[in-house]
Amino acid sequence: MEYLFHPGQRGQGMKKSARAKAASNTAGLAPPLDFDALRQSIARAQSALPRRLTQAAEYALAHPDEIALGTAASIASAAEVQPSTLVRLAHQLGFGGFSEFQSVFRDRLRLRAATYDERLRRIEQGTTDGSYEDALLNGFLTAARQSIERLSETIDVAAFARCVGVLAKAETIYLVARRRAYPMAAHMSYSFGKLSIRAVTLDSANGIDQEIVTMATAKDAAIVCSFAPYAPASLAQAQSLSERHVPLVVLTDSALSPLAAMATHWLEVSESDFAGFRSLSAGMALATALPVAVAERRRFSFPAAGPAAHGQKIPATRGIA
Amino acid sequence: MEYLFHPGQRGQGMKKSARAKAASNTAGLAPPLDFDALRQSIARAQSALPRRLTQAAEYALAHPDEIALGTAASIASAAEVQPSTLVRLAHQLGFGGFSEFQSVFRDRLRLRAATYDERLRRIEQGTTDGSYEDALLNGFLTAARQSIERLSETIDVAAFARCVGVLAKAETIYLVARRRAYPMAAHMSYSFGKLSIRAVTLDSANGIDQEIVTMATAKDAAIVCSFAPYAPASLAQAQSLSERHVPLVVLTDSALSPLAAMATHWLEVSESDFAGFRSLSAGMALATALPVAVAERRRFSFPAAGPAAHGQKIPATRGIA
DNA sequence: CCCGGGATGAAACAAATATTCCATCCTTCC
DNA sequence: GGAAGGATGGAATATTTGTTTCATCCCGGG
Repeated sequence: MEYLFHPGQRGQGMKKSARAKAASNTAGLAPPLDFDALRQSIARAQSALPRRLTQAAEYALAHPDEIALGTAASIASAAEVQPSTLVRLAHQLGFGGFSEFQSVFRDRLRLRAATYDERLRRIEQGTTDGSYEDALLNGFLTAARQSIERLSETIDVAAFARCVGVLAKAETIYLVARRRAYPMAAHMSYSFGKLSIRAVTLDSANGIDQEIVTMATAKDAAIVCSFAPYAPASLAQAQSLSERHVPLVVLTDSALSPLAAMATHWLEVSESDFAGFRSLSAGMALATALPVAVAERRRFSFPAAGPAAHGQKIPATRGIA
Repeated sequence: MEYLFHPGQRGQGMKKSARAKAASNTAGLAPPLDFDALRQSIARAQSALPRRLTQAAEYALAHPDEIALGTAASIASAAEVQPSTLVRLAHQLGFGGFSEFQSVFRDRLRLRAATYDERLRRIEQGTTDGSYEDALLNGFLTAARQSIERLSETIDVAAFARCVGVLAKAETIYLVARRRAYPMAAHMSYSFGKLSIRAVTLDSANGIDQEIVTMATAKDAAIVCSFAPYAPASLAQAQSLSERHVPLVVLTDSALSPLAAMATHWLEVSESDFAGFRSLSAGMALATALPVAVAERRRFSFPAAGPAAHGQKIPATRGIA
């Protein structure tokens, strides 16, 4: 799980000086918990606020990212006030100090970078006061959501298109995946079959995989799925295929993967985890898209001329299963 | 003008200590200027990097937001390394210190937050003005998102808990799934194995499945995953198991499923589709959660008394793979 | 088996940063 | 117009945070 540790966060034991001051704020009330509450709080206090405090508050609302990432000194300079003014503003709004005030802006940045309905979810999620199973389920669903979200933000469409191009030209597609990644290969194998695309999964229990590998040529291609800790068997087969000049399309979890180095093209799929168990949802989404994309590419661009610009948005390849 | 002052930024006069160290990095080269360059830089250095440095680098690529917003100490703690290791990593990559390294992540966060609204709009509209592959990818990612969303809205936590209860009591868990649902069984099989829970997948190619079914008793349990059009083999096996009074936990797509009728307990997983191809992301999320939940239930509630309310939110069962 | 040499962890140290204090300035009410 | 109260700026101080140092550990070569 992530976001466990928020430095400068409210809720950690207040330091003595902060505690002393917290009681002395004008409102004498609890500080706003999120950005929206803070905005309202400022609007309400607005009229009763001294000149410089108003100036600082206006700057804060106008440049929230600066507050989140800057230091008291840098912000003060940009807002043309003194650092002490920022501290006073924080106290005035009910915070124990500037750092607490700042953490609201940092949380906001975090949540913005994440997504939207995820934010709602995360806020709601703090209140899964129900059963143990409830917490587990929510944890894994959140991990799945985050994974999908991250994939759609980080996926390099051009790289995906290149992978599709490589696979569309292949005579036979070899599928390599073990252990945790295996379901991805299983699903692609099924989809390729449905789409009448020749694909072979290297998962035989009879140890003949190595012999099958030696039948692959540069005219074929392979899809290798592997995540840390990378299954030795997958690495070895990828190595063999690479040495035989078989184009390699790799789906792996980071640029640090040993597979990224030997790949012709590779895609990053980094899954979130809950309680140490990683999601597979993003990988499965990719494993669903890839075969369809290959089938479409073959329909339109192969064996005819290059990457013709065809207007359709919906694949003609129609539903299976 | 804004963003004039970036604390800890490169480009401001280097402090003496930083200058001294900057020359001593292994590469002796200029530090990466943006996140992508940094990622590549890490990938390149990867093989020559010591163990802890690799560990820190992996954490950095996996949790970029944490690096941006955290402190050296908080990050070190989360990545399970020493703060000094982070400084060493920064030096190794050509930065003058941790702060310079961190500023790359902060800049990235700034940019991300800036373009966030635009991207979100694009995703929601589905107006991917780019290539055909872009449209496909977005379609499948949207389908995955919707599936997860729907599952988290409609899932009946009590029913899930009952399923977990049934499976926790089973001596052996039989896994039944074919075709499109097969990856779910494959994944659960893997997880159960990792968790030392006895599970048997009925997917043998040698036609002995039926004989295995006859070995199941009422003390065991089965998980059947099947979606329309329901694979005949799965239906038949579910029927056999049901007749032998083996408790049946069914994961299927609607109340109309023939499997819902014969199930002891069943869960609804209805996936969205794109271009007729249904997602599997929600099902995989459920398939990830189920084995962990069973393992946890066994740890706490079994063979002791019933569904005791235990307070823990985080499973003691720790990460696999 | 012993001996370097690099890697690692822990803690001391240095720099940066937030916070507080106080003298001064403005404002406003008598 | 003068005094009192709060607001302000600037500098001193306290705290946090990043960095360096050094003793120890681990691994590979002789």
